This record gives sequence, C-alpha cells and structure tokens, in this order.
Amino acid sequence: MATGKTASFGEMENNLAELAKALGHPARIAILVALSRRNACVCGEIVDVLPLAQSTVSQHLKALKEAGWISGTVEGVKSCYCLNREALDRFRTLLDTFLKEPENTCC
Amino acid sequence: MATGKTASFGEMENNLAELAKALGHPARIAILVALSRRNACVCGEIVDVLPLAQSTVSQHLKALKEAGWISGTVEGVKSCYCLNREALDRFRTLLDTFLKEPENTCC
DNA sequence: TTTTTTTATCGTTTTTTTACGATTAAATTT
DNA sequence: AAATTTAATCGTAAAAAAACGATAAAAAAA
Repeated sequence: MATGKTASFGEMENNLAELAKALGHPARIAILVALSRRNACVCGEIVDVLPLAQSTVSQHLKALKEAGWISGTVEGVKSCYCLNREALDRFRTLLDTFLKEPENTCC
Repeated sequence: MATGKTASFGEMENNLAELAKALGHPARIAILVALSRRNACVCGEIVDVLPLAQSTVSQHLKALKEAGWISGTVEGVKSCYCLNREALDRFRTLLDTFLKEPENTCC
C-alpha cells in the first residue's frame, strides 16, 4: 500500500497517515457519515446513496475496513457495516498528541 | 487532484477529504510534526530531517500548503513554513460534526 | 561581478488509486 | 431445483501521486 519507503518513517507517522489516507476520498467520507448518522448497520443501501458502481463502493468499503474505520459482518446474503468508534478516537488522539501546539506561531 | 467526480459529492465531503488526503502520507505527517514541535519556522531543515530528495520534499510542502495545512513565507533565499492552526481546528470540527456518534453501535 | 546557496519547478518514470463491467459465490425465493 | 438477490472479487483502463535528477531563479557571500 505504501511506497516501500514506509520503513523510513516512524510508527506514528505511518499510523496517522494510514488513517488519514483512508479518509482522503469524498466517497469514503460519505460512507462514514452515512454510517454514523443512522444508528444501525447500513448495507447495500450505501450503494444506493452513492453515485458510484457497486463494485467501486465495495472497494471503498474494503479500504475503510482495512484501515480500521469500519467493521463488517455478514448477515445472510447481506453485509452489514458500521463505524468503529475507537478509530475516530485513536485518530483524534494521535492528531492532538502530535500536532499539539506550543501555543505560538511565527509566520 | 480529485477525480472529476468531485462534483458528485457534497461540499463537506470534499473539504474533509481534501484535508485528510493531504495528511495521508507519512512524509507529510512528519513535516507537520516537525513544524508543530519547534515553535519557529523550519525551512530547508525539513529536507535534512526527511529521507527524501529536496524536490520531493518541496512537492509535499506544496501539497500541504494547497490544502491549507501550512503557510509559507519567503525570507531572503530561504523559505519559511509554519503550521496553520486553524486548519487543525477546522479539521477537528468537521470530524466531530459529521462523525458524531448517536452513542450506539450495532455490530 | 562571479560564485554559492536555497528552493521551486520541469520532465519523466514508476507505483498506486479510482472506476467500471463482468463474473463468482452464497443465501433466499419461487 | 431453478431463479433471483446481494455483495465480493477479478481484470483492466485511465488518472493521480510519488519520487528523482536536472534545471532555473533569486538572494547572499565571496
């Protein structure tokens, strides 16, 4: 997934970047927002909401899942996804920890 | 930068995705962390810290600048960058606003 | 003025991402 | 059992990102 130079950076940089990268597409944001709104698992309905082909949405779901943003369970023929709250927390914590300002700016 | 389908998504989805995308590379995270640590502008020193060619770092800086994460000022021959605190705030706000949990999960 | 330093930009190659249709596989319906 | 529905995966094409060296442009030092 990363460029082979991943090893050149720290654990934290890679973790944070990976989480952010998964967030870096409007379709994936839309999916997360949809999942966070309805407090139940949305499944193929996501496909109906997005202006993308089923296979493409499936791909985006996979990306989000691999990054840990969502988790999916199979329920019969259907597939149910939901938001991983811990991911959001972890992300926020990482952001706060590493970009915490020493309350000053220069330019 | 976006795929031409950008128009298919909402303002918010695009904004959030753009900010996140710029964060989606370990080198760019490393740059932001460096800028946030020393409470002064770091310039070409960033190049020394990263395991990348000067031109590549320059590219990453440009990406961060375009996304609004940093701003740069020219000072003589040197170029001085610093973190844009508002970007972090804006990002956090967007995240919180749109991924706010209705305190329940299903799977 | 010439040389050096510093950083941005150009041109190019390689890798990754995005997107889609087609196919597959599994569970329901009929 | 056959047909249908749901979602993942495959193959592929097109677009974007990442990386680098070379070059350019501007300021500073010699």
